[in-house]
Parts: sequence; structure tokens; C-alpha cells
Amino acid sequence: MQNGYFYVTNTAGMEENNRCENCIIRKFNALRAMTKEELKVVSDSKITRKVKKGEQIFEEGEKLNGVYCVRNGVSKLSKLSANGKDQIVKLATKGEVIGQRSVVAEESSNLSATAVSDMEVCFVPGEVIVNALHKNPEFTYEVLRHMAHDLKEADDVIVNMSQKTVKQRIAEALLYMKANFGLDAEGYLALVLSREDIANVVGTATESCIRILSEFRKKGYIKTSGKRMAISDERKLKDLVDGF
Amino acid sequence: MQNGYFYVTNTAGMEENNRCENCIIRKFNALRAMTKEELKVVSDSKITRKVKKGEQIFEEGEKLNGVYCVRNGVSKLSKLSANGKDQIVKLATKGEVIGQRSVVAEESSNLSATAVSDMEVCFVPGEVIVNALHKNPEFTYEVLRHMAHDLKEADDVIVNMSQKTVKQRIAEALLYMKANFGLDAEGYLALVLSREDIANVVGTATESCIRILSEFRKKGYIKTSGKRMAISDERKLKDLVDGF
DNA sequence: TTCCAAACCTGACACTTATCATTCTTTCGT
DNA sequence: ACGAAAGAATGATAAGTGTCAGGTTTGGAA
Repeated sequence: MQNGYFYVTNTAGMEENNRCENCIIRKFNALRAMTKEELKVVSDSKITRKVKKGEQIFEEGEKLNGVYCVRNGVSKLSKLSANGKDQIVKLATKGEVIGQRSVVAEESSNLSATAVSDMEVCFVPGEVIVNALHKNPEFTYEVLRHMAHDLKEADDVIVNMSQKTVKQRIAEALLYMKANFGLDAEGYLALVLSREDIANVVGTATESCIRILSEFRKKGYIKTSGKRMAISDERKLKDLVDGF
Repeated sequence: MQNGYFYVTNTAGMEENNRCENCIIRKFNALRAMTKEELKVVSDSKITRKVKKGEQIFEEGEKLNGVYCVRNGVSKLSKLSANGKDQIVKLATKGEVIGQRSVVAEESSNLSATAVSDMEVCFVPGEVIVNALHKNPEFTYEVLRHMAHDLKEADDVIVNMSQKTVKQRIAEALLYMKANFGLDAEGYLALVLSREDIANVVGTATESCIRILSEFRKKGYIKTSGKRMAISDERKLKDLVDGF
């Protein structure tokens, strides 16, 4: 099904910077705890793939045969709810590994992954990961630590979702986008999300999201240019989040 | 601070059923992947403690020196939000290990744990756990699988919180309580939570929770006797959750 | 460029939920 | 068993949010 979109990188004579051993991205995820030998296996078996904005990497309920290491771009991890909206649970960016949870638990995925911008990802077969998990406690420990971190973040999201107003959650989302994805050359948020996506991050109706962003704009908290947004008054947004 | 509440179990001549090796509870959590030797160390270092209903086991922000294995009773794991309410993120019962996340990540706890009923817990020092994590990949893998499961559940909670109405969430909470904690001899939910606790599970105001439970009672979906509750029409509650 | 579809925006309105105030009931300690 | 304190219940009202029904703007394909 996904064939044709793939191009294989483990060809002879491949340039050195396509080897996992030399990949800087790796420093930021659990793969840094792998041994040289394990990393070689990963590198030989991995498949690099370009994903265009809007394209789906995998779908909720799909059996994943491996994990995806994000080299570039941003992916949204979302889950469809009964009322037809899909709630974005996490945004994964450069250095993060997606699909880990499903491979570790040997279950089909509970989330869909869709590219929010053009991406480059490395697919690593599940057996290679599972193998390392059984043999290398340091690697397993490292994966565990990353998952512990994700779990803590999920707890925080639960509390925010249930205790904060939509306005507070949107303000927080903007600050989050600035803190985690930075700004472009003109000071706009580097991560450009549609209003609908932002609504799906904070769990509200698209119209409500638009309305509140307009309000922020009118009050001078933010500035917009097409779908790009810039934070003008960070202090005010922070106060809002904290309930002032 | 916690001294005096503790009584040590690793005394000579201790009865056999107080040894982890013989503890059935262990079968349900990651400790089942420990070797005999590791389990002996756990058993020799563990401290069994009785916790009375309402008593706190640990607090948000506290540095945990170990994990707590629940032998009996139920604990709520909650997080205080800016507006003063504390959101219950998870209910932990017999066989579950709490505090894992913090020990694994070597961070202070992001949640508070409070007994919802009288409990008996075994405290296991962090070093013992961390040691096993470094040495025994099967144990680490097992902990990882449990955490993967928790993470999936957390994702589901996020979606429910943001996409379902309060009424749906309360209906779901009742069904959850039946499914996970069962019924008492008279058919009432074995887990008795205050209206406030239920409100904190589903993330709503106590009054709203009471109002909706009253409505369920009037419509014949549930039956109440003091703070005990019984499900009379499970079908209706399920339909409600699914949006009918 | 022109056109079309998607994205964005706004208003009106209904419904949901929180808050405040008050009363009734249960539970628990002495 | 009693009284105090906690919990449960209900009404009135206000605030927050979703939905529907239009508009306008934007961006990309032909």
C-alpha cells in the first residue's frame, strides 16, 4: 500500500550523511543509547521517505510494522472522536520518534499521524527495535524515559483540557508553538497551523477558535498575516493562561 | 515525616505470605518479569504500609524515593489546577504500581496520590527498581509495556475530555467504575466515590455532577443509596456515551 | 489571469456548564 | 445518641461554547 512512496537508502555507495551513525537527529531520541552494532542494523534496514504536507503517515487502528523517526517537518498525532472531530494529541517534530508506543505494546496504533508540513522521516522496522529492546537494557531504559516524559505531558494536557477555558487553551497553544517551533525570519510563528488544526489541538469548534484569535488580534495580543501568526504581547497571553 | 506510619516487614521469622515471591498481586504488574534474586532484594527492602481512606500517600512535586505497589484498596492520582480544583487523572487499584513514572524519569512527582478507600501498599525503594532497570532488559521491557498502556489510556482520556459532554463523561465514568471495580453483594458499585471525586474525574463542577446524577436517577438509569450507586440501565448509559 | 474550492470570518441563537446561594441529608467523632 | 461538619441536592442566573447560516478572503490549479 505504501510502496511507491518509498525510496530505499541502504544502497551501496550511499553518502555518509544518510547513515544513522552520523545522524545528529538521533542525539535527541532514544536511539542514542544504541550500540554501534545495533545502529548499523538500524541504518541498513531503515527506509527514508518524504511525506508531503497533508499526507497521512499512518492511520488509527493500523498495524504498524515499525517506527518513524522524524528528520524534518512536523506531524500531528490525532484521534478521531465519535462526533467526527479529530483531536490532536501531540505534535511531533525533528528528532522525535512516532509509533513507538504501538510497536512496544505490539498493538495497532491508537492514533493517526499526518504531516502538517513537508516532512522527511526514516522508517525503522519494528523487529529491529524490539530486538534491541530485548537485548540492550540501556536502550530500553532510554525508550522508557522518553515514554515517561510523554506520559507526564499527557497528564498535563488532561488537566488543561478539563480545567482551562477555551481562551486559555488557545493562548497556551500559541505560546507552546513559539516555545517549541520558534519564529521565522519575520518574527511569525514558524509552525503554521490552520485554524481548524489549532481548534483540534485545544479541543474546540473551529468557529470558536477563529473568534478568539480575532479577539486576540483586536486586543493586540497577536498579529496575523494570512494564516501566519505572530505573538505581539506575550505577557498578556501568559497572564490569560494563569487566569488573570 | 512518614515515619511512624510504617511498619517493617523484613523481620526474621516473617510469615511466608508477606514475601514478594509469594505475592499474587505481582502477577499483574511489571514485577513479574523480575528474576528470583531481584525479587528477593525487593522483598527484603520493601516496607508494607496501611493507608487510611483520605490519607495522602505522596504529593505533587514531592521527590519520590520509590514506588508503591497497591496490595489493597484504591488510590486516586490527581493534579491541582490553577483554579484550585484537583483533576483526577487515574484511579489505581490492587496490583498497580504507582510512582513508577517519577522514579523512572528521576523527577519529582507530577501527581498526588490519595487513598480513596483504606489501602495496603508496599513501598519499594527507587534504587532497587532502577538497579533492575539497568540490568534486566525483560523487566525494563515489561515496565515499558505497562507505561505504553498507561499512555494509550491517557490519550483516550484527552479525547474524551475534549470531545464529550459532561453528561457523556459521567455516564462513562459510571460504566468504568463497574467494569474496573465491580459490584458489591447488593449490586451497588464496589468503588464508592464522593460526588466531588466523580466531578474531579470527569473535570466538571461538583454541582453539575450532582445535577446530572440526579437526572440519571430520575430517568431510572441509576439507583442511589447514600453515596453508593448502582447501575439500573446499562444500555441507556452506553447509548448516551455513544451519542444517542 | 481566472476561477474554484478551501479556508477564514462574523452574527444570531440555543444549549451547556459554572457559579452562588440556600436547604436538606448523611456521616462521624465524642 | 447527639451535634457538628461534610456531603448532597436544588434553584436562579450568568458566562462560556457550539451550531447554523451566511458572508469574504486566500491560494492554487487550469
